[in-house]
Amino acid sequence: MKAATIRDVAERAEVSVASVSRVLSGTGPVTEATRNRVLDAAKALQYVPHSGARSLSTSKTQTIGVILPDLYGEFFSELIRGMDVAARSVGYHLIVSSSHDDAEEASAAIRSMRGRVDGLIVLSPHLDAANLAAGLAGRTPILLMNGGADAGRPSIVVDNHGGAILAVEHLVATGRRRIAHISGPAGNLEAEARLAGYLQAMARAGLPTSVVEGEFTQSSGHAAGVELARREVRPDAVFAGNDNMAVGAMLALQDAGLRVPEDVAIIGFDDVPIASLVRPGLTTLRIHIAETGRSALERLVRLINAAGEAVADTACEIVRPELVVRPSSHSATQNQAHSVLSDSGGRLRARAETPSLKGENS
Amino acid sequence: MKAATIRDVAERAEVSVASVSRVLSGTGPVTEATRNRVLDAAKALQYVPHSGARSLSTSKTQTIGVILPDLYGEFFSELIRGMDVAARSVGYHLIVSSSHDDAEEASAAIRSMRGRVDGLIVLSPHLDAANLAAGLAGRTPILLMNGGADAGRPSIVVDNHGGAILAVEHLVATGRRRIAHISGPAGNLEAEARLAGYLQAMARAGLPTSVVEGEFTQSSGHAAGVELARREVRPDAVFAGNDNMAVGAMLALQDAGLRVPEDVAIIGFDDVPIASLVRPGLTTLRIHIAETGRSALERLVRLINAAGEAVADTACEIVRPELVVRPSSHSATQNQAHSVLSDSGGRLRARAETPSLKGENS
DNA sequence: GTGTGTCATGTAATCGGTTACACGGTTTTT
DNA sequence: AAAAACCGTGTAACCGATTACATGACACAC
Repeated sequence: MKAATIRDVAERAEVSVASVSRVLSGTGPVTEATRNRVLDAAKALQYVPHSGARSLSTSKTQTIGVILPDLYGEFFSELIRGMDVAARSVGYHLIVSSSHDDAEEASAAIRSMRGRVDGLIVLSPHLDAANLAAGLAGRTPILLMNGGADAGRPSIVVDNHGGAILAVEHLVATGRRRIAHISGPAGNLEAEARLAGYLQAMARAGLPTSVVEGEFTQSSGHAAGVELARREVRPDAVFAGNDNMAVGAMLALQDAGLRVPEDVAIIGFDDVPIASLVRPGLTTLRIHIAETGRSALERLVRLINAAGEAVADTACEIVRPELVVRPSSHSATQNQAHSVLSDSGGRLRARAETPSLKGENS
Repeated sequence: MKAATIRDVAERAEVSVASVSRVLSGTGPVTEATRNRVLDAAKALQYVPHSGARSLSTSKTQTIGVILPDLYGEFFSELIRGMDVAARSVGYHLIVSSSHDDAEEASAAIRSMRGRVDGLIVLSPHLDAANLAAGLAGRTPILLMNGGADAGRPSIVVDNHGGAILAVEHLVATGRRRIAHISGPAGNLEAEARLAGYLQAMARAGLPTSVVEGEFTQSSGHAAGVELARREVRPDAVFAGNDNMAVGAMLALQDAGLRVPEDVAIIGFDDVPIASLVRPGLTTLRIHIAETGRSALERLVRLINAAGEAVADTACEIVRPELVVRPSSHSATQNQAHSVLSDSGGRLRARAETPSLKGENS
């Protein structure tokens, strides 16, 4: 028993396929009698329209492809979540394709999306990914979120450089001097921008720099933390390239017997959900991740709807991270009077944030 | 300029569309000369095959749909990650559709998948979701992961009932008596099975029960924790229906000045990544989430490939959670001699687990 | 020289929808 | 009463690929 097609329904209802289509998609005029006959027949045959076929004739798939790099973890899942919610609300589906470390794989993934999606969101923090994507996609609208501001093409980038500067300035302002950086992997544009910001801010403050390379994973952060703890001259602050690594480093430093933030302050980047759940709560640079995902998706949909018309939207939207201070960077020993306040403040913050999570959930 | 079709390529190469198709898909015999002409033409026109059209004629989409209740939280993102990795390795794409709380929405989502996917994985922990899914999908292979063992249909379920019993027994064995349960939402099969396991184990141990209803979210766990902390007779242990709520409850109890695990032990369910990152580390019931996702996807692909043939695979695979003891349930005050050992053990465990995360990530 | 087999290639049907256009029947306009 | 407008319905082309089958060329055997 094969699934029923529109022709089966037409036959049973004794009308033409055109009428069936008109009834089912609500386009065009039909009499009440015809409508009922079609509806009955469709129900009897358990007819479900074949979206693939529909896509072919309308050249609309109501689907958006998301090309992700290999990095999993909360950042991407939050982002996807934001996109998914937005997609649902405008009647789109999401097809995700991840684990594209090299340009080769990403290229193949983008190719295979043709005819499957109405638009693409590409997150490939690699150098040539942008051009590559553009070349491959042909006329498919693309929104880039690859970390490198690419003028002339719709994109959304995070101000990683500026965020890193905020981080360093915060640490310097709270009295830290030996500030180490755990960087993301070389070749990753986001990682490089954060590193550059760190270097610039440190230079401006006249402080010596110290960089350990990580890979944006929690375990690489842990390894970096182990190394930093072993050093002769131990840093009194660590700025990690993302929250994942910051958490890994924090655990390593704590395991080594160091107190956070008394002995060493830690600051991350992204503000993923766990940042507020670890103890001490992690100071970080907040990107409203899910919100950014939502906004990206909505923009792409606008791009799709405007296809061909105004090529107006070619701007590079910049997301500016905001510093969120939590106890991991707020030394209690430096000022005993503030100690209790600080700790209590941290607790209160954690409490205050929990309800806000609910808001993001719904 | 519209994107090139196979006919454009054929025209330019001065061959028929059949030959182009044969060259590009590697099926059928072609002379070297033809092959080159086609390849050149395809390159010149930047031709990329239209997967949608291909799907229509081959009736294979190389895509699998995943119907989720909600994308939020680490559980689902881990699951998706596992599925995505497996999908990639067998040449499939993943299309996700989430936030289907009621049967109505889930139904619409499943309908809209027809013609878009070769198979479906349905996670809808609601009562009638299974039948619904089966009815709607027609001939599309479906793998159910809806929490209710549905004989006669391929499915994977977690032994929630058994897991809950393990949790309670562990708490009882470590001297807890006033054990409260924070349940998941009513109507959710997983939540109900966990609750039932709790009730049964408590009854067997001759202990009084106490249940607070949550919603599987961290904030609902927090709220439940606040309520429990306010009680006249405070529980000395809390078994939360999942890790999300356990973490929320833990923060609430700590904010209320209670020590974990000395004053109150906490145990969760799922073993999501953050469970090992909060302090104290959360005792929980481990489901190898990503692994389960991988296995689910692989099984569905087998089902797809065997479609029509042997209807052999109709079994209900059961995943048995395993108890992972971390410091949140291991009271240090009860036995001072074990205190140091316990704490140190927790630390060591945390350290030992970090590298294992890397394995799961890659 | 005819018959037969092999092989590359082309023609056209097909997948399951949508939709432009044609058509015949009412109703309205003048 | 004829013309115009309108409306519901059906026919068939189309979206962009795959592929069964037909065709024609060529080689080899007899």
